[in-house]
This record gives sequence, structure tokens and C-alpha cells, in this order.
Amino acid sequence: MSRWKPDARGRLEKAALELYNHQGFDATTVAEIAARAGLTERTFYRHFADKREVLFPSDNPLADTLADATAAASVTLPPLEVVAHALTEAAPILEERADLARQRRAVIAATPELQERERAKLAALASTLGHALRERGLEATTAALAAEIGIAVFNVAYERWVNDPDQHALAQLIRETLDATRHLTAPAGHAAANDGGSFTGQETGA
Amino acid sequence: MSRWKPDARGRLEKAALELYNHQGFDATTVAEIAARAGLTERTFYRHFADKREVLFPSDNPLADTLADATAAASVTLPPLEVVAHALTEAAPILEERADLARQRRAVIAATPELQERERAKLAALASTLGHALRERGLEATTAALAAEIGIAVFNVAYERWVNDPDQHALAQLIRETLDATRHLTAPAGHAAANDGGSFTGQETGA
DNA sequence: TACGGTGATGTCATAAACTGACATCAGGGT
DNA sequence: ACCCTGATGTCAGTTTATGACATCACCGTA
Repeated sequence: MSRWKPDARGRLEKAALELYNHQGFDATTVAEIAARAGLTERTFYRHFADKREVLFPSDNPLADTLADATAAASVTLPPLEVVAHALTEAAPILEERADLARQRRAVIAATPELQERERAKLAALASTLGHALRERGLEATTAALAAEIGIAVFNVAYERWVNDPDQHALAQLIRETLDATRHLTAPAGHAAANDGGSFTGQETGA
Repeated sequence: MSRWKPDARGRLEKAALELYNHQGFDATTVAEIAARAGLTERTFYRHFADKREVLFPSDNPLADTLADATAAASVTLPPLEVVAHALTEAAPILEERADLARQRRAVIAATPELQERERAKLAALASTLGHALRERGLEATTAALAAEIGIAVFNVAYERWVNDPDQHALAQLIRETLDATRHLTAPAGHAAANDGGSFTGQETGA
């Protein structure tokens, strides 16, 4: 018999998600979470920096995947294509846990404090991405811009996917959203006129 | 004689900025801030929701300006031009207080908690902008995307401006950054002429 | 086998962040 | 004169977060 039940961290994550879902983030105390996991408040804080962090698992390989895919992309690819490639590579990581993602999203959507943390995580991703782009030789401002736009695209696509997870693959939504970006930035009638493809087609129209 | 010295809120903001600058955000306690402003901790919390909020003044007319400028823009303008217009309209608001902006930035740059809040404020701006774009008849996803990109552009431009405020006007930096966005999405050289600008070479996944 | 080190957890104490309830009291209107 | 309002103070309490120290199964090694 081992001294402690296994996977304390996992139990805390599970307990937290359940309690946040059931009674709300604010109405849940860290002591409650710990108790439900059969642990102590102090132990909670040994595993997570604060009450929010428990919803943002650190074993998330997203950042690494983005960085690696960015570094690995063909040198001739234009910046935004590199970003698109990286995001597409990272998409399956999220799709694996679609149900969990929706549960987390429900809690986050109901709690400003958690939205704040989520945005911070996205910003960190943008920073990682920007760093990886600079390593490829991109000028700093361009890299930052491409990274920010990439994350914006990801954010919009992810939101669509989470709201409607059975309709489209995340990777496809990312691609569509990126195409929409191109239409937004070059809507002058010529440029991207002939691509057609799998685009959603919501031009400003009227 | 009035019972209290005037502008309690302003005094709290000033005291907080000074203390955060001098001894760091974490090492500063709310009681300290209040004392320096000649007030009480309890009163601090009557003016600001929390310790971070004191750096993000609520009288900030940025959101309103963005919304108004978006609504007022010509109906024929493509989405991103509307956003560019709105951002350009809002720029002077920030440029008026350049020195204050730099002080705030120094503190924020040194404090993850404050960066988190800053991102949240930007996200709120994006949300406002997206709403205003939808009011113009834009489809929801397109509006969200244009808003997010606009805020990304603003964020990069603002960062450049704050770092080097005497070189360029903020409005000009916004313009330049937006142009950079266009170049990113429609890479130079073949200028989107031969591949329709929607070339996505990353089918390599298979 | 005995024994000492390691590491995850518990216990305790405490600062600091917030919040609700109630008290105070100048000033402004009636 | 009177009451009412509204900004502030006082106080007590909960919750978050962290440092210091104790515990004790497990593991390797003599």
C-alpha cells in the first residue's frame, strides 16, 4: 500500500472542475476542492499557483507543439502560413479532449476572473509563437504581429469549434478563419478573388 | 470647509502609481495606498474593485470613442478600414497623457498580474468593437475576427509607441502596423496576383 | 536487516485581499 | 429647524496565499 492515493494533482483538477461547474467559481473555496480530493488546502497550493490555475493544466503541450511546428516549417513559407501550419499541427491536441474542453469553457464563460486567465494564456502562446518566428529570422515587429494575428485567428476558430464541436474539425475552422482574415485585409475585389475553396463566404456583401 | 478633501479617487490613483513604481506591486499593500491618499482601505475598495483596477481608470473614453467612430464610419468602407478609422480616432486620447502612459507601462511590464488585467481590458475593447461592427450589419464571425485583428494591431502599435514615443505619432504607427498586416496576409513579390492570396501550402500533414 | 535520505503531504501561524453591517456627520434641500 | 443623502470610517469576518516545521511510507545501501 502506498502512503497516498495516486494522482493528487488530477484529483484536484477533477474536484475543482466539478465544484466550479456545480456551484460556481466564486462560491467554491480552495478548502472545499482539497477536501473533495481528499487533500489539504496547503497541498492544493503546492500543485497550483492559485485558485484559477487549476483549470489550465500545465502539462498542456500546446506551446511546445506551436514552437516546434514553427521551427520545423519550410523556410520559404510566408509568416502567416507558418503560423497556420503551427496552429493546424496543434489543433488535434485540443480535439482529443473535446468534452473536457466544453466543460471548462462553460465555467470560464461564467467567470470573468477565469476569462482573464484564459486571455493571459493566449497571450503567452502569442509570445511563444512570436519568439519562434524571430528565431526563423523574422523582424521583431513583424513576428509579434504575425503571432498576435495567429492567436486571434485561433481564438475565433476555437470559439466557433467549442460552440459547435460536431460540425467541423478545429483544423478546418482555423483554415476558414484564416481565409476570412485574408479577405478582410484584401477585400479590394481583385487580390484573393479566385480562391473559392471551402470558404464560408460571409462577405460584407450588401 | 467641506468635510473631505476633493478627488479621493484621483488621490488613490496617484498614490497607487507612485507606490507601485517605487516598491513594486506585490510589495505594496492596499492599506498603504489608502494611507498615502489620506483615506482608509475600505474606501479604496469603494472606488476600485481590486488592487489592480486602480491602474485602469474607468473614465477611460476609449471604448466609447471606438464604438462611436465605428458606427459613424462610411457604410461602404470595408471592415478593417472601419477598424483602422476607429483606432485612429481613439489614438489622440492616449497621446494626450504620454508620460502617464509610460509610467503605467513600467509598472505593468514588471507585474504579470497587471499584464493579465491589461489583456483583459484589451479583450473588452475587442468585444466592444465587435459589437459595434455587428451593429453595422457584419456577420458575427467576421466582426469578431476584424475586432480581434484590430486590437492585435493596436496592441503592437501601442507597444512600439510607448517604447519610443517621440519618434512617431500613434496614429501613424497604427497605420504602418495595419499595412504590415496586409503584407503579411498577401505576401509581397507576386502580390497575390498568381495564387489568389489564399494559397495554403500546409497540406503536408498527410 | 537496519538505517538514513527523499519527497509528498499535513499542521500551524500569519499577512494581505476583499466584503458586509453599521456608525458618523457635513451639506443641501424643504 | 429638520431630515435625507452620500462619502467616509470602524469593525468583524471569510478567503486567498505563503513560510516554517513535522510526519512517515518508500527506496537504496551498508
